[in-house]
Amino acid sequence: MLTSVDIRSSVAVYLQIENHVQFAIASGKLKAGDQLPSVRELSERLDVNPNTVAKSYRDLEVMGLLYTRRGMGVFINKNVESKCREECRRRIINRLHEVTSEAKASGMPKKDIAEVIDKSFSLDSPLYGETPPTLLTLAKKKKGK
Amino acid sequence: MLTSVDIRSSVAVYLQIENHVQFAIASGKLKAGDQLPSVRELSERLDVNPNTVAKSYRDLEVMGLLYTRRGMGVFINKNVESKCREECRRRIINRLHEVTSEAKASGMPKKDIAEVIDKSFSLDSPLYGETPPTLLTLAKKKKGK
DNA sequence: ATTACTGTATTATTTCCACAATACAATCCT
DNA sequence: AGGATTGTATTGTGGAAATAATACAGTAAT
Repeated sequence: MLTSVDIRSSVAVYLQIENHVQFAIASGKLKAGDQLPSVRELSERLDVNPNTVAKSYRDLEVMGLLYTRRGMGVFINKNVESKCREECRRRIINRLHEVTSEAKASGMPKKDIAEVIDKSFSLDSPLYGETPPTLLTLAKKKKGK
Repeated sequence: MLTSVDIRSSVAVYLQIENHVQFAIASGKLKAGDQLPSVRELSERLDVNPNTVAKSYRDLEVMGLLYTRRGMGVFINKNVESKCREECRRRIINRLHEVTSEAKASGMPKKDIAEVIDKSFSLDSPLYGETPPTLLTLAKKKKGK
């Protein structure tokens, strides 16, 4: 449910929010019709300016991932899950490739890389805390559920 | 030898330069006593402002990786190779861990990750071009060599 | 109608990064 | 001494991101 944002990160806050929503859709934690937290609510929760959240929502709407209704809120669009999944997968593969190339260039043996992957993959907690898993407790499931 | 810098990258130019130098030291391409390109020369080569290069050099000096002599240039310090190696390794492992956690959270099977690693590791070119391998043709080896 | 929520828009300010143009200081070479 | 190179310092400009404060505009519940 996106309870925090990394101010010190080099990636802009509004982008962190956008990525987070895309990821939540891709992993099925946000589904068509679900309502996102309001601009004001999320901005308070993240201790971030409302304008910043608004910008993220506006961008995501332009991408076609959600729609907004004045006075009502913002909601996830239909048929965007597979699109987000592909996008997320593409980005992850790119980053994996990037890091691996660097690791290789720095002389790190493949074995070491595999070792890190193994350990990371078997861990429960993402160590960092909040790259992907958040924003969800604030989102409301569709309908009366 | 750092012939280019990625303007569009989200990481600041001065940080790209710093990382580049650290990496070059870590991988043994820059050794104690080697002279780095002058502020002006590198700034021209990268088509970047001299102040930007100066900032990088100043930061690296604060880190203890190099020393500067007015009128002479900037030079790599002694006994910094292992320090840079550890630092680079630590950063790479962090990023590997981060990406792997995300991949896992997004439902990507470990097998797919291993596949990407395999492919990336066997490739010759880093695809991206210039994260690590540069800055070196401009650096002068110590002494008369 | 009123109230309380929604998103939207505007303007001003701040911070960081980078650029630009100089000037200054130390060193080396001849 | 003079010239060319080095790094250093200063001041101003500009853009991007985020803040802050405020106002406006729909929707829903009462």
